[in-house]
Amino acid sequence: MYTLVVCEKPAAARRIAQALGESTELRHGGISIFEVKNSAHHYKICTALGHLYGLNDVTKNKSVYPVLDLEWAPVAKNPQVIRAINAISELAKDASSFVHACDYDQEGEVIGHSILQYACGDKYAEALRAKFSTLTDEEIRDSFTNLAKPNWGLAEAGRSRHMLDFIYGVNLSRALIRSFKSIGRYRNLSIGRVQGPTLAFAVNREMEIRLHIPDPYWIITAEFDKDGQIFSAQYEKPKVDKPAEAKAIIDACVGRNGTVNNISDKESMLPPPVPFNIGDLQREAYNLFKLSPGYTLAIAEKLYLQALISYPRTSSQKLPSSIGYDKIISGLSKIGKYSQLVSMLLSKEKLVPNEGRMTDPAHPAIYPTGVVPRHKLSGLELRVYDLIVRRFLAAFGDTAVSRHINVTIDVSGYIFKAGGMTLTYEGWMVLYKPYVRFNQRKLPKLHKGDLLRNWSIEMEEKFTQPPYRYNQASILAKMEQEKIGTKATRADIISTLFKRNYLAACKGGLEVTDLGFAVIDSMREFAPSIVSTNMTRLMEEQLANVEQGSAHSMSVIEQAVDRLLESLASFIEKEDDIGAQINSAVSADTAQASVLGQCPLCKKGQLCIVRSRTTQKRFVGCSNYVGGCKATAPLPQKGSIRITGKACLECSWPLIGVVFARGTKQWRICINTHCISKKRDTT
DNA sequence: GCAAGGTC
Repeated sequence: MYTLVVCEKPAAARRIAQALGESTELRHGGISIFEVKNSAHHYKICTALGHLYGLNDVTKNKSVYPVLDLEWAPVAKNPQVIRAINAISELAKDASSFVHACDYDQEGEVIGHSILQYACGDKYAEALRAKFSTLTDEEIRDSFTNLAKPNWGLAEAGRSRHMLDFIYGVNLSRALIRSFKSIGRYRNLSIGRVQGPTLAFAVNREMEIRLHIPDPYWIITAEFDKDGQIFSAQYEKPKVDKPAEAKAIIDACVGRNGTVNNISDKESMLPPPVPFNIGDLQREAYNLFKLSPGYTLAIAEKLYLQALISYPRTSSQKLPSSIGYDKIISGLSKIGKYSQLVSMLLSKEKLVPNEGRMTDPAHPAIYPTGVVPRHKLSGLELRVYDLIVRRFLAAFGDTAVSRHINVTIDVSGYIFKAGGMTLTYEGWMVLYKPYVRFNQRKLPKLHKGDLLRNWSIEMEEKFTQPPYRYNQASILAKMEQEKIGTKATRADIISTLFKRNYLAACKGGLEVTDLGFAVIDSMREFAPSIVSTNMTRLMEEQLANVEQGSAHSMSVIEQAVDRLLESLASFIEKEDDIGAQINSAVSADTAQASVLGQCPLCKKGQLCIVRSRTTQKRFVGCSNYVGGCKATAPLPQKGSIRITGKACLECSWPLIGVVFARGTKQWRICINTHCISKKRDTT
C-alpha cells in the first residue's frame, strides 16, 4: 500500500520526489511517475499537466444560447491528458492515502481537486494537502511533515472562477457572433473578463490621442562657454506659455554673460537590477529586441525545455540560495563569453543577489541553470538566453554610483539650469553591459562665481504631445498594474486581440481598429461590466467570500447569470443594429488594410489586394477597374503580405513585404512582373 | 466558433 501524491506538472513531481528521498522513475501507462520507498514511507508521485479537467457546455451545441449548463470533463483534445488521467485512475485503485501537492494557489487547488474527485473517485475530502511556497527540499519536506486538510473553500472559489469566466465570456462572445450573423455574415468574435478591459485600455488611450489638442509653448536654451568648452543650459521654467514672455527673456539676456550661482554635487546609488520574472523579461525583450511578449514566452519555454534556464512562468523576483549559486556560476564560467564576467563575481567575498518584492507560490525568479547549450541556439534564442544570463549575473553585482552636478546660472537676473550626470563606479553595469541604458552628460569644471561667456540664446516653439501609444510591452504592464489576467495568460490575451483584428500593429506601438472600437462600443452600451476592471474586482471580492465560507458558490453564480441575462435581453433586441455597426467597421478595416498605393498606370485608382471570386486566389487590382484601368499583378499565394507604403525605385509600382513564417525575414518584392529589376535578375 | 486558466 502506498500514498499517491498528485502534482501539477512534471518538473514539480521530479523535485518533490527528490526531496522526499531516493526516488526511481517508472513508466506507467505511457507517463512518467516517481516512486519513493523507505522504512518510513512509500510514495507514488504522479503528475498533471496543468488542468486535466475543464468546463464543457453540456449541450455541446454551439448554436445554443445562452449556455448556462456546464459540466467538468477531461480536456479531451489533448491525448497526453487522457493518458495521464488513465494512469492516475489506475494508481488510485491501490492507494491507501492521497496527498494533494499541486501549487498552493487557487488554480492549483482546482487542478488537484478535479483529479482527486474525478480520476481517483471522490478522494478530495480524505486527501491531505502539502503546502509549499517554493520547490526547495526544505520546504517540500516541511510541507509533508505538516500535511494540512484540503481547502474546500479555495477549491470552490476556483471552480466558481472558471464558471463565471465561461458564462460571461462564451455567452457575450456568442452574442457578438450572432449579431454579425443576423445580417448574413460570419466572423469569429470574442470578448471576456480580461479581453474586454485590455481592449478598453487601448481604446481609451486611442481616444486621448485623437482628442489631444496640441498647445504651443516655448523653450529657451542658452549656450555658455567655459574656457573653450561649450555647454547648454535651459531657462528655469521649462515651458514658457507666451511668445512675448520668451522674447522678453531673450532680449534681456542676449549678449549678457552669466555667473555661476549655485552648484550642487551629489552622488546617488544605483542598485543592481532584480532578477527577471516573466513580465519583466517580456518587457525588457520588447524594449531591447522588439519581441512580442508571446514570442518571448515561447522562446523562454524552449530554453527551459533544453534545461538552459529555470521555469519561466514565474512572478517571483527572488533567488533563494537553495538554487545553488556556485553550481550555476561555475557552469556559466565554461561558456567562453561569460568566463571573464564570472571571475569578476567570484572575486567577491559573498554572493548576495538584489531581489525584488514579488514572489511566486511555486518558483523562484528566472535564472540560467549553468548547463552549457548542447546545440547552437538560433539568433533570437541566443539573445533571450544572453539577456537572462547577464541579468542573473548583474543581480549579484555591486551597487553602481553616479554623480549628478546641477548648476544654476544667473544672466541679468534670469536663471538657467544645466545638469551633468556621470558614472563614478560601474558596479553591476559591467555585468549587464550591452543592455544598460545610462546616458552620461558632461559639464566643464565649474565653480561658484565663475563668469561664463554667453555663446548663444534661442527660443524654440514646441507643442504639447499626446500620450504615447501602448505597445505590446506597456499594455502588458498595464494589465499587471490593474491586476487582470495572470503571468501565464497575459501575452495570450494580447495576441488574441490581434488575432481577432481588434488591435493592429502600427508605427510607435499598437492601435485599435474600427472593429475593436465597434466591439467596445456595443459592450459599453449593453454589458458595461465586461469592459471594466470592476468585474474582476467584484468577482475577487465574491470569490474571497466563497473561499471563507461566507457566501455560496451557487448564489454568486446565480447573481452573475441574472446580470448576464439582463444584458443579453437588450443585446438581442438591438442585434441587427449591432451587426450592421460591426459590419461597417469590418469593411472599413479591410478596405484600409488592402490598399497598396496609387495605381502607376491610371494614376486615379488605388492598387488593392483582392481575391478572385472564381479561383479564390489573391492578386492585385486597381480600384479604377470599373473606370477601365487594367492594372493587375500576381501575388504569392502563401505567406502574409505586409504593406510597405514604398514604391519600387525602378518602376514606381508598390513594393510589398512577404513573411512566410513568424520570426523569419521579410522578403521585399516589387509586384510589377514587367519591372526592369526582374529582367536583370534573369540575365 | 466563444473565456481564462493551467502546462508541454
